[in-house]
Amino acid sequence: MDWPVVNGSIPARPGVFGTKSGRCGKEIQLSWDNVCRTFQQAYAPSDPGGPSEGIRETVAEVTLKDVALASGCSIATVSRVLAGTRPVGAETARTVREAAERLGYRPNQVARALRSRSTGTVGLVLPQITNPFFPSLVRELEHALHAEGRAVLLADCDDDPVTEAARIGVLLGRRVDALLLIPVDERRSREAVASAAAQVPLVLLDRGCGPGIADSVAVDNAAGMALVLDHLAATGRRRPCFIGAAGTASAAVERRAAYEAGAAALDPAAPGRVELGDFSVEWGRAAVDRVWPSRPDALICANDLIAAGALQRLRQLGADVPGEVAVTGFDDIPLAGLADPALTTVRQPVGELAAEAARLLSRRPSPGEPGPRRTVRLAPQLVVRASSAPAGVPRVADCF
Amino acid sequence: MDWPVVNGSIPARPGVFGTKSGRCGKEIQLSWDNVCRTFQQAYAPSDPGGPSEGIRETVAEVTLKDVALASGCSIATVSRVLAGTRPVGAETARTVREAAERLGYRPNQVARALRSRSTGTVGLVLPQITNPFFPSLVRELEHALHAEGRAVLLADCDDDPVTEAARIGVLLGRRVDALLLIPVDERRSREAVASAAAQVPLVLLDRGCGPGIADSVAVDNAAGMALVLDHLAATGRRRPCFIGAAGTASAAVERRAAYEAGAAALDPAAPGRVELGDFSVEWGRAAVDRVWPSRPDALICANDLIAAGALQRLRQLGADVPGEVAVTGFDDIPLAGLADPALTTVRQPVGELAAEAARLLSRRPSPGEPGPRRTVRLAPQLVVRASSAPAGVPRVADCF
DNA sequence: ATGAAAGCGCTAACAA
DNA sequence: TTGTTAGCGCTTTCAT
Repeated sequence: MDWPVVNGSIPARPGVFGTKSGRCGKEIQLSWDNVCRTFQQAYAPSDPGGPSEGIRETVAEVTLKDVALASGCSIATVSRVLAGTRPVGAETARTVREAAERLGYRPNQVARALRSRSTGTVGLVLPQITNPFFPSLVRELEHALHAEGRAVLLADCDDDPVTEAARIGVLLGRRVDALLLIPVDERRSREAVASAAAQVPLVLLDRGCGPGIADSVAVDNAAGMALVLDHLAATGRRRPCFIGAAGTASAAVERRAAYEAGAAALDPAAPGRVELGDFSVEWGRAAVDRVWPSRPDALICANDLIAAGALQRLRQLGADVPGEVAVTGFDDIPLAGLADPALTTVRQPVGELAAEAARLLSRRPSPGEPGPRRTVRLAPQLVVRASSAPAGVPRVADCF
Repeated sequence: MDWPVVNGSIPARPGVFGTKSGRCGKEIQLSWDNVCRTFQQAYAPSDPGGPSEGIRETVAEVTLKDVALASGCSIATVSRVLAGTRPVGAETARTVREAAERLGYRPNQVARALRSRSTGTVGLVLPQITNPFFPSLVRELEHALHAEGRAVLLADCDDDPVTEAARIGVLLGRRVDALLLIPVDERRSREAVASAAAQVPLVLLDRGCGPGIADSVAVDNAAGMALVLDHLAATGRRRPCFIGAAGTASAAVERRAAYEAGAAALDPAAPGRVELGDFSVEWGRAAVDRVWPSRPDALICANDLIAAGALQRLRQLGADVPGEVAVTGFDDIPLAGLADPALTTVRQPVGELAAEAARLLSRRPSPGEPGPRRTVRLAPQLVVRASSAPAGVPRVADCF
């Protein structure tokens, strides 16, 4: 028998099976139940003329019921075998798995989510994926989460707190199990973040959002700055200047504070030499115009973009980097290794940040009883490249 | 009345309402039904001692049923009002919307998806988010899709076809309505892509994957190359050399073919001057070592990364760009504007690519009857920067 | 225009 | 260990 003959009405012959080549091209056994569903779906909703050719190409989704029918046991048992939730007889398990394999069964995660009240989905909300620091972080997060069977719903906020709040709402409506969030703004994100944190486990990444709002994972900015200062001191720099970012963002505040705290070791006047703008290449260029006349021997930039701008402008001004002045960045974005001279910078432990964030998510099962907020700070690493080589040492081409 | 007194058993008093301040801090009316669910959830599953303090902080999810109870009409009516699927009395509609608002109702997208067989979710599968061309594309896609109420499930394949196939499987299990896919490899991705395309609408982006597999959207590589060649010809370059990528990827093949077809206009021998490696900075550096001895006056690189490497090596060799030799890229990644000299390149119409991809997705409702595959090619734009300025013209600093 | 009722595919009580 | 029975929250016939 090849295919049951049906003419406009759905036959009811339980137990009878049709044979058909499925989507993988291999012959599979269909439960009569599935045959009927295929039939119905081929009709619905706008196909009044009877089953189209399509019916012969399409098989209705294979469900637990099909597997149960095919393996001769109950739906519940099949569920238990496939979801591995409860002990099941070895023989039964084998039969079930075999049937599932043969039919090409794929659990419907939507149904599973509805019933179990867990989507296995994490929302990832970030200010702007085009910020060059984020892609590597996103990559690590994606891998960490997929490794534990969770999928990632991505939301890009366009650097706008209003959009951010809206995206958070959308993700909550889709019932993400948890949120991973890089807040757009220390203050203006707070309300939406706090409200979300009350509903699902939420971990703040990279940037803070006020105290006590949610768990957070970030690099130890102070330690990073200390690495830079130590390095510059060791290579004989004595007139450093900090080019940072204004505002309340944690990276901006902490890096500046660490500079001010540590720079006195190089020069008593150093902590006062601070210029604040934003985290952009343009600001890096502009800042050089402001500080270069006073001939600092090191420009400590709050991130790599600022440093890239600074390098660019210094070259235009004919300054010798690192001969006359060293330049350092923060983050170690891909651009850093490509700049000329290659940029000395502080590498964020992106993989560990992601792993730690994933770990925090799993360990916060009860939103009703939040417990104390946890803050994790991870140690960064100094990457020394040509832009801070001691004066007089020949420059080494750095690899990407 | 403040809160029903309950002592270890669930009371059943339909129609009675509790009052409570919800998660937004505002006072909301709770249906008795919701009160009971809150109670049950506070117990379950591992809370034998009775309702914890948590019960006073948490409100069970507000459902259609609550809204129906509160507005005095049936669940079906509420659904129709809120989903806007069918005409509903103006007065009823108002009452319902008001109740929904008051209770802070948020439709459960999971339940909706299960019932309506549409998750409103699109899978975005890409080779590596860290490839600097992708973030801006991802950004545009995210915005285009969110604008039509769809959410994005992100999958990063680590440039591995096996991972790619696995990710596609995961997304299909999560019942994405459609897939947006940048294939890892022209050939090795084909099987998984074809199989996926048979199950859901699928649009290939940026790269092809063999003919007839799926709809696709990409930049017109030939047109882009033509723009470059015209520009170089117009600025007097006569000894161009192409630095491209080997392999079957569409970008590699098409850009090279376009060069070979168009370069003869500059120099009859030009089409033969082709070096092939991969799309990396390292290859750009290496390629310069191979071609520089023959003193070309233009290096036409197949993408910006190659061009960045070429610029770097040329500077190390002391070559004058653009005086002695012009360098061009392709894609216009952020790095291009930051290179020194800033890189002349071909900008991909990222926003339009995203819009077009989203459009194709919506217009493919029946996977049963695929119809002919559609291929969309979008026109790129030449961005002239310092790296190809005519020899002798003073260099202009380019902004980021 | 509205309501009652039947599921979507699955998991989780509760029995047996 | 296994089966039976209820739903998860929603949309969608089918009546009214």
